[in-house]
Amino acid sequence: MERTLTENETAADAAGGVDAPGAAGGAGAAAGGALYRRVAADLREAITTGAYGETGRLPAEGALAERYGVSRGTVRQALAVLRADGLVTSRRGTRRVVLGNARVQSFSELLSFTHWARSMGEEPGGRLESLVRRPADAAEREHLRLPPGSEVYVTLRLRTLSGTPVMCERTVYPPHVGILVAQLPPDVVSHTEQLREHGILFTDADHTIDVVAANAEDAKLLGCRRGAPLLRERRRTTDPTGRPVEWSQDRYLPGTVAFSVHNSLATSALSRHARESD
Amino acid sequence: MERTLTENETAADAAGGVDAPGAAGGAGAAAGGALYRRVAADLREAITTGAYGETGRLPAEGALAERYGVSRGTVRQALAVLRADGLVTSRRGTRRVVLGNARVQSFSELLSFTHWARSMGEEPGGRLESLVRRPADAAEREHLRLPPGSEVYVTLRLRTLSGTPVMCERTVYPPHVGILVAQLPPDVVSHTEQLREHGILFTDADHTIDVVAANAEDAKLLGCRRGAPLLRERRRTTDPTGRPVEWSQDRYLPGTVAFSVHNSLATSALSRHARESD
DNA sequence: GAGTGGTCTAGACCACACG
DNA sequence: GTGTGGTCTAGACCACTCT
Repeated sequence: MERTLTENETAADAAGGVDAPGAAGGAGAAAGGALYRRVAADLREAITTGAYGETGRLPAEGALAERYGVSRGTVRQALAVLRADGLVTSRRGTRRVVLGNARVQSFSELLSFTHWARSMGEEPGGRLESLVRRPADAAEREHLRLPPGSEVYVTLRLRTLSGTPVMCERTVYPPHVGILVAQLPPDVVSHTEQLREHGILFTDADHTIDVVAANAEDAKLLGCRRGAPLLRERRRTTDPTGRPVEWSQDRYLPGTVAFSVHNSLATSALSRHARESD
Repeated sequence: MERTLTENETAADAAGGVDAPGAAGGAGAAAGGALYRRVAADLREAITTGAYGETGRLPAEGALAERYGVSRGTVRQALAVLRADGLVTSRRGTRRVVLGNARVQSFSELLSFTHWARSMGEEPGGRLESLVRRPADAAEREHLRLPPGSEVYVTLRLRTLSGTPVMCERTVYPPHVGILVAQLPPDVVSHTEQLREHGILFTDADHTIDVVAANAEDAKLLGCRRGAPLLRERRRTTDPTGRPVEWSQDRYLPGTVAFSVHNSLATSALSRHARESD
């Protein structure tokens, strides 16, 4: 039973018509990107739609390979994606089992407050409180891998959802990014989007999550008391080259957000630390 | 230039002598597990030791394949592990680049307070405050995938590091696990370890991290004021079958822990949510 | 013993980065 | 243009689960 992958889709999950792998061997990709991504997208939809039940078993790899008209290796590549997302299990000897309806966010929704807000149907807002250029301190040089004597651009922004303040964001940019940020109009909603259009790409990020007490500035901006608890997310983002492009610290009012992570024996991107490594 | 993988190692990172893939084709594994894991472990050490510099480039896949006497596919499998850990980049057209010294924790260190404490050289402590068996409420049945009318076992434990209280842990177990927990001596340090010896395996986990205010019970146990902020981690863990084995809620005193996550365009296990999904 | 996923090999072509 | 990683194929054997 051959199955044709459906057309269309937003972006990374795109799918293009597939009839046969064409002249074999080749990339096979035509419209929607890699073949395995289209297979993964199709399976993801089938799973979240409940086609295999809440805790059902998937067809065998061989069966899927035949259904989609691809090799077993390609099917495995597709399934690896779903497994990393925590959607299915995988163990030797038995069919894969549906784990849950993991709602995974795209990378850009994670990095961009604006994308995130819009994906929830909320109206994102932002006000630039300050932007300064100054010499980087030791910690900043460390995080951004800058040589001694480097300067950085530092922004402070208040972020709102539908008008309500929820987070304040302090971001340190290396010179080659900061110079672009400094040229943006002060009322730009999404810095991330603008930077992307200027060729600054975000591909990897390290996040650290903990609790801190609001300082005087936080309190003033967010409208809470000094010393009130805030959920803090610190993040270092790098471009495809591995060069740091951002070192940011976000402080959320309690009750406005929660962070979710999935991991498994095979894939563990999460860790727990004792003290502040600042 | 052929390179022999070094012997031994703790467990999952183990390495065994390799001369040639033996009769080819086969699993090739003899002592330390899969071939690609041994290659990954060797490369991991080389990288964290600084053999390629802080931001250096790795040899090409083909070169590594020759060095280790394996196929390119196996090398790629090894590199995929390192990439998921955030240790190296990977983009078409150029060599991989060292990203950072990501200190990744093993899965068990993440799930077990005891393992975690010991890996830091601290002395873990635990006191069982209560253990009750009662009918599961709707939320608990949902998380543990239990049918109506099921019972659950609920534990409350205070956790200490070197004698200092840092966290209180409320765990809900499904019947088949709870019945084992109930039989453990009240002074057992690690429930996780004991359960593993009884054949209960942990392979997948979903974590949600946010901030909550201490209730009366938290305050009494942790020695803080009522309403004081706590870092909360909720976690649903499943076994290889996909069956939930634990639904836990840990509340940490501020300043005692931080959680770190790595993600990338290719691998995103992290997400950010608006409200409590409880 | 049959079925299924895990691992490994060998070869191929393509897309992209960089000189 | 050359080198590099990304994708795909085809075939093989092994380890494990389950009946």
